[in-house]
Order: sequence, then C-alpha cells, then structure tokens
Amino acid sequence: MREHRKKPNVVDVAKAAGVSIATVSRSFNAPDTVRDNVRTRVIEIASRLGYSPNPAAKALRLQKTNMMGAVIPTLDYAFFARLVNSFQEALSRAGHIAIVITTGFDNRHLFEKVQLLVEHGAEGLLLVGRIEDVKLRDYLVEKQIPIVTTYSYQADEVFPSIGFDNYAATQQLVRYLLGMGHSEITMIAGRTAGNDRQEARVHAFRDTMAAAGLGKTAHVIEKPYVQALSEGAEAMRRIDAEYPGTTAVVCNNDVFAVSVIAECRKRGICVPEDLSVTGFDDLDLASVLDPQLTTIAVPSRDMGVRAAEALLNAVLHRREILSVRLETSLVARASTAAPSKARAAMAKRRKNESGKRGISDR
Amino acid sequence: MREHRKKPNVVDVAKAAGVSIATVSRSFNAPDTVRDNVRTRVIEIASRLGYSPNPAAKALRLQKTNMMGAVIPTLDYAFFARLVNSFQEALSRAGHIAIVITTGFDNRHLFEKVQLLVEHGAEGLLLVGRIEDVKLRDYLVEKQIPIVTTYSYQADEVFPSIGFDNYAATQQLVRYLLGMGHSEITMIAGRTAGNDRQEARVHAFRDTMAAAGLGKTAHVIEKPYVQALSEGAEAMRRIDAEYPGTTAVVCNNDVFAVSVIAECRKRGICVPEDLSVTGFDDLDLASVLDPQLTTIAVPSRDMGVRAAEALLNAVLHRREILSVRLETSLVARASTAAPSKARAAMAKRRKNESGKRGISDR
DNA sequence: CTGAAAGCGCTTACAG
DNA sequence: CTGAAAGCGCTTACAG
Repeated sequence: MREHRKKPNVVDVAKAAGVSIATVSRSFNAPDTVRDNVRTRVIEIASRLGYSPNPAAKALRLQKTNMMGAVIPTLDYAFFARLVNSFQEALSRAGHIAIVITTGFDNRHLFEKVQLLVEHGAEGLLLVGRIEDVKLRDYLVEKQIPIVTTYSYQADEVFPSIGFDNYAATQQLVRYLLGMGHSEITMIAGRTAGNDRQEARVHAFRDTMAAAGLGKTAHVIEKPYVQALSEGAEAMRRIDAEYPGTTAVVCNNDVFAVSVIAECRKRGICVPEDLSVTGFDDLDLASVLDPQLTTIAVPSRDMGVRAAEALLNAVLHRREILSVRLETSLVARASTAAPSKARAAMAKRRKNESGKRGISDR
Repeated sequence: MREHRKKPNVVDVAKAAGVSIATVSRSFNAPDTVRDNVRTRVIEIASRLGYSPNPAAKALRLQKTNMMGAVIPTLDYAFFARLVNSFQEALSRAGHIAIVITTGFDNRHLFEKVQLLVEHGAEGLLLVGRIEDVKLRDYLVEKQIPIVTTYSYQADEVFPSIGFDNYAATQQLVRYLLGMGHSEITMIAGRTAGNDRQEARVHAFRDTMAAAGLGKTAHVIEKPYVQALSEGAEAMRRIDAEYPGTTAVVCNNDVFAVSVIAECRKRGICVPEDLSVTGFDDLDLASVLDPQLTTIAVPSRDMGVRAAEALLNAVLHRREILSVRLETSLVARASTAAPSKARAAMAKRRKNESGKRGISDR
C-alpha cells in the first residue's frame, strides 16, 4: 500500500489552515508578524501534513543556497578528512552545509569538479593548493565566487589562501637533521607535477642541503600519494639499493613514514639507530607508533574552520577574504637521532665515491 | 575595480544571441533539437558571458536536486571517511553530489541533522546504524525519502540496511581466541547507549564466552569513541588493575587496539606473548603496525558504493531499496597468539579467586 | 526548428 | 495582522 503522496507545499498548508500562503510563509520565517493563535495553528497543521519548505524554491527566491563546496584530493587520507570535518562542522554551526567532491589526486579534472559543485549550488569554495589551471582561474574570477585555497600559504596570489609555508617547514626539518649530524638524506616526496606543496618541499630540501655543502648527498624519490602505505616501503627498498649511505629519510607525509618504518623493521634496520625517519602532518597515529614519529604538525583543523568562516563572511557580509599564514611546528620524537658512527662512516665513504662518479639526482 | 556584475541568466544569453530563452535552454539540454549554427552561437555567447544555469531554478523546475545526503558520526575516524569517500565517488560518477554532515557521535541531534540535509535538498539519505529515534522514524516514513542505513545489517526493519552482522563477526573473533586457549578476555567497547553495533558486539562477546563456560571471565569496558587513541590506553590501564588475569583484549575498533598496544609497550607487556590484542575494521594501518593487527575486515568501501547505487536507483528509477548483508572476515595477524603458560596460570588463579568472591561484570 | 507562455514553490513589498 | 500578486530562473508542452 505504498501510495505516492505528493509532498505538501505552502498551498496545501494554507488551504488546510484557512489562511493565505503568505501567512504560512510568515508563520515560519517571521513568526512575530503573525497572530499567535494563527501561527500556532499553521505550524500545527504544517507538521501534521509533513510539510517542509522546498529547498529549491526557497533558494531561488532568496538567491541563497546556504551551501559551500569543498574539492579535495581524497577523504582516505586522514589529513584531508580532518580538514573537511572541521570545515563542515564550522559551516553547520552557521546553518550552512558542505558539499564535497574528491579529485583522487588527479587535478586534470579539477575544473569539472569545481563546475559540478557550482552547478549544484555551492556559494563558496574550499580548494586545496595553488590553482594552476588557467581556464579554471579565469572561470573563478569571471564567476566571482568566493574561494579560498588551503594548505599552502601564498602571498601575491589572485585567490586568498589559508595555509602554511611548506618551504619553511621542510627547511626547519632538514636543518634539525643536519644539526644532529646527518649528511646524506633522502626525501620521499609526493608527485611534484602540478603540486605546489610538494614542489616547495623539494626545493626547500635541495636548497638547505646545498647551503650546507651537501647538494650531492641530497636525494629525492618521487612517489604517488595513493597507496602511500605501500609506496613508502617501495621507496625504502630503493633507498637501500641506490642510496645506502642515507642516514635520514624525510617523508613528505606521515603515511610514507609509517610505511618506511615498517619496511625497516622487516629488513632489520633499526629506527632511529641505523636510520632516522621523519614524517609530515602529525596525524594522530604519529604519536602511538613505535618509535614515535618526528614530524611537522600542521594546523589542518584550523584551516578548515578558518576557511569556513572566511567563506561565510564573504557570502553573508560581503567581506573580503584575507590570506592567512598559519604556523607549523616541528615535533621532535623518537624516530630521529644522531647517525651512528658506522653509518656515518659508510655515508662518508659513499659520498666520496659518488663524488668521483659524479652522480647527481637532478 | 570590483564591480559586482549580476550573474547572467537565460534572458541575458537569449538577448545577446537574438533568440528566445527556450532556444537557449534547448541548446544545452536538447542540443539536437536546435539548428547547428544557432546552437553553436548560443553556446559560444553563453560561455563568453560566463553563463551557467541557476541550480535552484533548475531544481525547482525539474523537481530534482541531484544531491544525496550522508550523516555520519565523524570524518576523523578512517572507517567513516572511507565510507563517505566511496559513497561520494559513486554518486559523482552519476552526476550527483554528496552533502555531508556529522553528529560527533551524539545521536541526540540526529533528527536535526537529517532535517538540515533534507532542507538543503537531499533526495536520499545514507545513515549509520539503526535509527532509534521514533520521531525521526516517523518523519522519514512520512516524507518517503529513500534512505539506507549502513554498517549494521538488520532484517525485519522498516528501513533497508546495507551492512554486516556485528554479532557474527565478534562471535567469530571470540571463538578464534578461545580456540587458541584464552579463557579470560576483556572487551573494550564503544558506548552502547543508542548504538546497536556496539550492543550486538557486547552481546556476542558475552554469549560466546558464556557458551564456553567462561561467563565469569568475560569483562567489558565501555569507552567513548572520541579520542579513541587515548581511551584505549586508559582502558588498558584499567585492565591491568582490575582484570590482571586477562590474556586477550578484544577492541571494538582498530584505533583502540593501536592505543592498547602502545600502552602495553610502555608497560613492558609483550604483544602477543603476554597479551593478545584484536581490533575491528581493518584500517590500512592495521597491517603496518608492530605487531600487525589481528582484526575484522569490514567492507566499508563496498557499503558506500552500494548505498550510493541503491539511492540512485530509488530516486532515478523508483526502484525499491533492498537490504544487503555483506560479509566480514577475520584477518589473523601477529597480535594474537596462544596465552603463555605463566599468564594462563595466573588467569586460572584469578578466575578461582573471583569465583570465590563472586565478582561479576554485569 | 523556434517561440510564447505556463508553472515549479517559495518570500516579500505593497496595500489594506 | 493578513492577503493578492509579482517574480526568482529555469524547462517543456503546445502551437506554429
């Protein structure tokens, strides 16, 4: 007996209550302009009929959807899940709602995804990282949609960013390792193509090593972010084979680091005695691993909340969105230590050899 | 010079192209009913003007928003993030989009959250777990919104569910431990109040232990899901103090398990030699921990995809949503082993004592 | 192939 | 305090 009743609208409620549709509307949206007993009856009847306002009609009339969009690489990586979670929470506190879509780290379709959100009514947009696609940039400027890019802070950009300085964070980390006495370091980076955050970190790494006269013993292995849990291990095997003098591995996310540490365990390499390992992001798990992970703490929650607030202010009060540079911090834990004598010696030997052979990683 | 141009609509495009608004609309929505050169020009002009259809107007006219809602406890737990991720991916493949909202594990406001989604245009809903709130149940029935509850499979429910059998999964796990020789086991459960999944697992645990004549040495500690990473450790400290005869700890999620293992390390308790530990969910990290975690693999991705498909079929083709019972599997890894002799002896001693003292956990 | 017109369900200025 | 009416921006049956 599943009859398909048409859902009731203002007209139905008005008829049932013996008032005009204006009064029905006002009973909900301007309660104090309606006589008490009338309002009470209208609301009573509306709820009995199972009335709820049609969102599309309301949005059309009010020119307001109360929805913000977020396009992110994936929710399967805790960092982004956390970002979206705080974004969404902050929005819903203001009666707004988040519509979210993922790119799967494939920015070729970023434009499409953005359009999809806009065509579904997003009034503002949270994106991740710098927008490289020129057509997308034009589109966003043209449409004048409030937008904030998160993750990387960048001055002098058309679009406001709420993020942190990836270069500085990596620099701090590398200097920390150098200070401990490491001289041959390998970075496991995500894909740098079209990814300003990874690019910045790779540059910071190379620059900092070069400044210390260690340009020759600064290696970079690029790995996709997807399947990070197996890619890290795979990278570790390459390090063992190609850069055995490495005494510290700088991973550009915590998941790579976890994977590297697991692989080390398998191979009998002790962390941090034989090899120091660092992560990036400071996911919750970083502090329960064995050894606990030295990493960069990144304000993911803060980014989400601030992005939400900025977009709300833009949409609600026409307020301009200002870029914000948030701080990161180096969290020194147990996965890093001074290189052991033996390893250091090996590193030195290696360094000389590769110097002779003129090996470079560029 | 940020003039605020009104965004162009069909009328603007029509004027600019010298056609009627009907032709503009048709150029996009029924291209082959418009003469080639006319259509080309219209589309050209539309894109030059930066036209894109107003989502609210379209939704109102078509009575279709192409949006599905998901209300979940949080995105900060990998299990739910994964669920939503696959849900959202499957939806967007069909040109639909997900709007998501979290409850923060507080189901008191579930009804509000559901309403928020509906009032923003959700045409179908993914929920987690059994719906206890009677008013919410009435509301959903009244509104006839396609809905699927995920996580727990339940026959004989008004609302279709796509999930698995929590009771059976836990039963399998406990039997596995019993088969190894464990006789005193403690379960760390999430809050059972208003949570059918936790309830089912606690029941399965008690029943299975009782059936083995071990009702007296089956302990349950209830902990909130939030901050699972510290709650697990806290629970472990209680186990050490209150149930020292415990030789196996059954954690109702992997994060509890990780936390327990970390606490054990701190206290010099060897896993699995001194203590077996199991998880639930089989998060990615379960296989890179040390020791690797014995856990229950749960089809979170599959749930998300199937929920999306079911809702799409319901909305697009009026197809009825059928409940689906998915399989879980026990993944036996290194965090479980037979109890050591010494521990077993201690467990036995403990058991006798508590038997004498008539201690029970009910 | 194209256009004029109706109507989706609201809210609100205007009039009373 | 209340109602009649306009209009938000679309799509589509109808007529030509």
